[in-house]
Amino acid sequence: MASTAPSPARPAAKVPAEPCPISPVVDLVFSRWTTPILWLLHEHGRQRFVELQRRIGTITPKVLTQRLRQMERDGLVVRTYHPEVPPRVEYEISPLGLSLAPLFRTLAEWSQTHLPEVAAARTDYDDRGQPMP
Amino acid sequence: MASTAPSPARPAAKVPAEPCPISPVVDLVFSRWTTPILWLLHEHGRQRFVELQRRIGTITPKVLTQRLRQMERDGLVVRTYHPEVPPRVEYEISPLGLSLAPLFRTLAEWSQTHLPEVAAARTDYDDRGQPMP
DNA sequence: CCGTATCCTTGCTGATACTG
DNA sequence: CAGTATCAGCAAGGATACGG
Repeated sequence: MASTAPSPARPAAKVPAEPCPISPVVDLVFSRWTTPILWLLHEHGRQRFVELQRRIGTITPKVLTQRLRQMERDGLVVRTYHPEVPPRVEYEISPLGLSLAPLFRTLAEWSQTHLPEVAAARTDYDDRGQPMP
Repeated sequence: MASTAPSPARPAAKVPAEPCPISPVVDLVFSRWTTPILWLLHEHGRQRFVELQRRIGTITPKVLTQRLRQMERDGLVVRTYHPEVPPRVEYEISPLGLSLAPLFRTLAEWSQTHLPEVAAARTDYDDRGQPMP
């Protein structure tokens, strides 16, 4: 990885060999804002830049552009430019992006099943005080 | 999330409602260093602080401590302190952390299947030049 | 409407040193 | 050994403002 092209995904912090075989996918799919964007595109279908911005609610146009560009380059979304006045640009999920659906479903299922355990573990940990010197 | 306790996982950037139902899990499982740590604990079993540090290779003790503390609080790993001289501390995956295994497997499968498409999409995008004004 | 340009702040990182 | 403390450096993210 880290070819000659402008690939600002994340420098991976120069991991030596491959301590974790899923790191590439994690950087690809779970970078900041990618899951909300993919989710919204999946829920509401093809939509415009401002719709995405408004639905996410807390993202700035700069960052949204960055993320969408990267996701377009990675083949997860498709950008369509309509040369009109005013200009119109629409984004939609690509087939490749759609292939992540089962993964997201697994994630949602785990969430449903085990997130309460996480909450319990947290209160448990907090009640127990310092973890030992 | 973001309760009263010291849980600086990520402030989630104050997302309004719930633009993406899997965001909590993403913050939990795919924060920086968590997947390498979980992977190493899964591969090599229970091990000590320095072993983890050496195997990851590029992490400082400070950050490793931060990450391990948070994962312990979230119930993903278990920390065992042996009061000896020299002191010995061992970390291992908890059952909750182990319940992530199928998720990781799904991730690895997707990686195997679709990562080449990502690479292709990237070269394609880079060859095609500017994305249109 | 769809972005880009500019600044600013945050948080990770890195190096070093120091306890128990 | 297993951390904690401190400080400097950098890059990503956020806020604001402006242009095509």
